Amino acid sequence: MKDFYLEIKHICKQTGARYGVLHTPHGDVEVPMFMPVGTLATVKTLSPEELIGMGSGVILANTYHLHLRPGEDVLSKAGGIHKFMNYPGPILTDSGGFQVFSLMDNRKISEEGVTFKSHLDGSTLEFTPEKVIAIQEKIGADIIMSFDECMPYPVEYEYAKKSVERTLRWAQRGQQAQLRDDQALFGIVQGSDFADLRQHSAVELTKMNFPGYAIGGTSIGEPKDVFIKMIEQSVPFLPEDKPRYLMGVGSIDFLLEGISRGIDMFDCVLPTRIARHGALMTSIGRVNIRDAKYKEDFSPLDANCDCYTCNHYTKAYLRHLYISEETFGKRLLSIHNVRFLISLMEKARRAIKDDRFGDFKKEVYQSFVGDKGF
RNA sequence: GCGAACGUGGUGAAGUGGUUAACACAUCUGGCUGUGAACCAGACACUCGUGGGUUCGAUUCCCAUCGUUCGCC
Repeated sequence: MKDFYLEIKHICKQTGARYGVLHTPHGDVEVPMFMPVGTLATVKTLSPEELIGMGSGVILANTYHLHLRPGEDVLSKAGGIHKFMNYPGPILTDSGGFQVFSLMDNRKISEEGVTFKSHLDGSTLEFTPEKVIAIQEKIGADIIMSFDECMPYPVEYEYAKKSVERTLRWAQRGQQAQLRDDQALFGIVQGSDFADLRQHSAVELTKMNFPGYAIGGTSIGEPKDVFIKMIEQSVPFLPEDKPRYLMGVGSIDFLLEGISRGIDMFDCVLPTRIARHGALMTSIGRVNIRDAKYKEDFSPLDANCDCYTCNHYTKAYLRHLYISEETFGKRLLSIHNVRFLISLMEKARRAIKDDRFGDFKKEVYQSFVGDKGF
């Protein structure tokens, strides 16, 4: 599809980090980029205006959850997800592959697809690669994802091998089922932490010539060295000129490690979820706003942050709102965390352009106080 | 003044003649990674109003005392 392509503008001379512009039907966005997650067509507590104001590019929504409610026909009748939720920028829908992992107790996998038992009413839902594409075409995002199996970690080699092969067949089936030509369908590399499987997965997907590639099956509880291994086992076998999307990554260290290894896109619920639970990402590391030590701390959350929350409110006030379970507190904390990661990406892009991403990464780590990093 | 009931952690409260005194809330502390998550986990009463007695052993039984509440003059 002609409206969708990655323009790589610079590759950092210190690392493999890439700076570029991703062209989409809903505008151009710079990479590396962090994509906030709005599973049910809303990034929890935040308005589209706020997101755009924070510099957000792509946001995510979820096929499985939107299929359950309100149903893709509603999205279709609304004129697509952009109109439905009033988000003017690019949107990506995840395929439901992550739910194959997260809803493991309520699903069965076969060659044909996955049978879920709805977590809402217990009804049976058949997800096939073809159906998942059809749903995503009705939802109408700019980027859609192949249906895959996100495997748990660790898994037996034999199982991983079977799963990877099946996910490859699903990718092909999904691609063949695609009718619309204005949505970029991404393939997803799997293979757990097995080098040959990751390579095989990446090589075979590349042969199918997708407009973009994702690396899945990471950040599901594996140790950091395994996480890095999974990236390094995948990236070298993906085409240079296509966007690379590392799924489910949102902690500061994982983001930086991903960028330095040539990843362009990341998504994660982490900033929004932990914000609602009172945890904040700051330039000096993690802050748990509920801690008693902030009761009379009238300084901003992060002196180095330019977000609305840090510009207008104190830790003491934010703590008060959190302890009192006020909705406004969850909004202010979400605003901070999302802006923090978007801002981190802006700084990362600057560093890449200046050929000093390696130094930048070190500086970020060094600014963490104690072991309170992410 | 008389009668009755009750006195258990910050709060509301279970409970038993015998190992670590429920539970909830509050408080404190962690965790959360393609959202089944405004969620989950852990900590928190050297002690059951006070004094004495019975008993091998009392928060639990008895007496006294203080306090609270209710009822009656």
